Amino acid sequence: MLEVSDGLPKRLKQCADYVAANPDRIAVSTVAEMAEGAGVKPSAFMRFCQVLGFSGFSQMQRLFRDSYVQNWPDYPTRLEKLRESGAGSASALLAEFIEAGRLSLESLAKTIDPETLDAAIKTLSRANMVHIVGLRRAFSVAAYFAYAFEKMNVPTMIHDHVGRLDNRHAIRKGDAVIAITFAPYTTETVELAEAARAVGADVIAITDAIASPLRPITPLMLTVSEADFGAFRSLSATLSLAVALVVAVGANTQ
Amino acid sequence: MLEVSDGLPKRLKQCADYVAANPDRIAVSTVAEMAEGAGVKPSAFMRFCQVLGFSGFSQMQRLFRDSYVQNWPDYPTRLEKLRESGAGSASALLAEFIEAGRLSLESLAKTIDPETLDAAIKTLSRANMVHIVGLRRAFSVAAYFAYAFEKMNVPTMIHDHVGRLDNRHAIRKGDAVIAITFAPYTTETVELAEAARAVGADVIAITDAIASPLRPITPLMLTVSEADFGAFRSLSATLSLAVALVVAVGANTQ
DNA sequence: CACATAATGGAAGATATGTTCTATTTTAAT
DNA sequence: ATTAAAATAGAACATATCTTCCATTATGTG
Repeated sequence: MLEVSDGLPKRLKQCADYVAANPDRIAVSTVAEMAEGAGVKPSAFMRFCQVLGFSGFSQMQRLFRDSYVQNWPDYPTRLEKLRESGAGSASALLAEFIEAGRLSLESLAKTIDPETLDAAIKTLSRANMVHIVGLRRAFSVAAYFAYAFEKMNVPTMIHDHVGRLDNRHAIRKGDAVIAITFAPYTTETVELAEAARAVGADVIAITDAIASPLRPITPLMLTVSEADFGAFRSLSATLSLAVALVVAVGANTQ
Repeated sequence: MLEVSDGLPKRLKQCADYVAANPDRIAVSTVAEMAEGAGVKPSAFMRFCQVLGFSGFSQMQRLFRDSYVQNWPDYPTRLEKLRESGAGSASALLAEFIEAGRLSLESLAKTIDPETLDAAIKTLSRANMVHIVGLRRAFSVAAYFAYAFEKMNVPTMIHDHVGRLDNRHAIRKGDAVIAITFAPYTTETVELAEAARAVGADVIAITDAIASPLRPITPLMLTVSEADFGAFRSLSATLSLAVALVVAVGANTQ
């Protein structure tokens, strides 16, 4: 970040401080919002942009937006980039993923909505049966749910599509479905959630806020954003959310 | 890859695909930009937003922007708030598990032995085939390995004992087996590891203690101690170890 | 204290962006 | 092949947002 804050007029310094503290906001905010955040008038923020050498807010914002969009390349490319970056020893790699996990947990703590969480737990607690669906990357999570709910004596059924068997008709009114999917989303998971909704079952979505096709299906959305290292993501935060859900439901139903 | 788009008109499907592939662009782009990216006219993208249940692009974008900047209150503050929100409440519970996850990650960073980790990665990298076995609680981890190795084009077979099928004879000399088990240890996992050893395959153990029954079987022991809260454990650290292993092996073999 | 200079806030104007409407094309069904 | 319905593209319209300008207020200096 630019260190020009010294010797700046008061209002401009406020802008500089706010920007330094919330760099990620520039990309998604208007001047008015940024100005309010910094506690100054929009015109002051405007001058700030110009002092920094931009023609205006828009130009500055463009810069931040460009650097923000991350595209997820395919796996060979990800590996290629990782090696180029001189990823070094295995221990260093592990350290990065541990750090990513830590960040994910922090983010989970920050973003989870307690009311939605409570509502999800209530819904699961009064369900006749809990169905779990999560495929591909989300299958680990689904498997954990299935294991843990069973241990808690909560009636549970996992829809794992083994043998391409589709057991969607096992979902009845009065049941609850936990649907887990992350981008790029899995069709089968979304379809099952839709089918569940159609028969009057409740759906709890565990997904990554962004662009989730589960959004139209249910208001009970628990969003988890896993941090990544070199375009690879773990499931640390998601698993923590899962265990919390299971234990809360288990405690309610015993 | 995703097709939420089944049954959508062609242009709208293009929008859906583009959004799924570049979810983070929505927050920082205009309709015109999104439309161009998807290869459609702005008005088509507009209709896409409305089909999704939004009043228009602006409303949809607001959702994405919000979910992106929700990160402001800092982690300790939020965690504290979660805890305060009432002992026994779901949020408080989640806070405890997040904390447990964080502790587990720290512990993993401290206790993992770099040499063993390196050796494990070397072994896996030169294996003809990687077999994964992990049942009950460890099954989530096994499932994650199976998914991630496949993505890395590493030949992988998961021994999930579906239908009580035992495929231990698929394990040959020159293969490597990742055996995952935690107390109380699963007999089948240990047996499979022994059988693998007997035919001359290498075994990598992911387990929770020096006293694990996998110890006599292999020198390649990666021990992870997950912190617990009220006798409930998550798998945050184990999953981070898993992703690190997979990525390291993937980088070695391509 | 008076003056010059710089900084500020508010409002007006310009521009970019979102949204809606309709004629035209495409698709599907009979 | 004909018709009706749906989907699409382009243009017109509405709105949000950025930007500039200028009167007012604050600051520093002789």
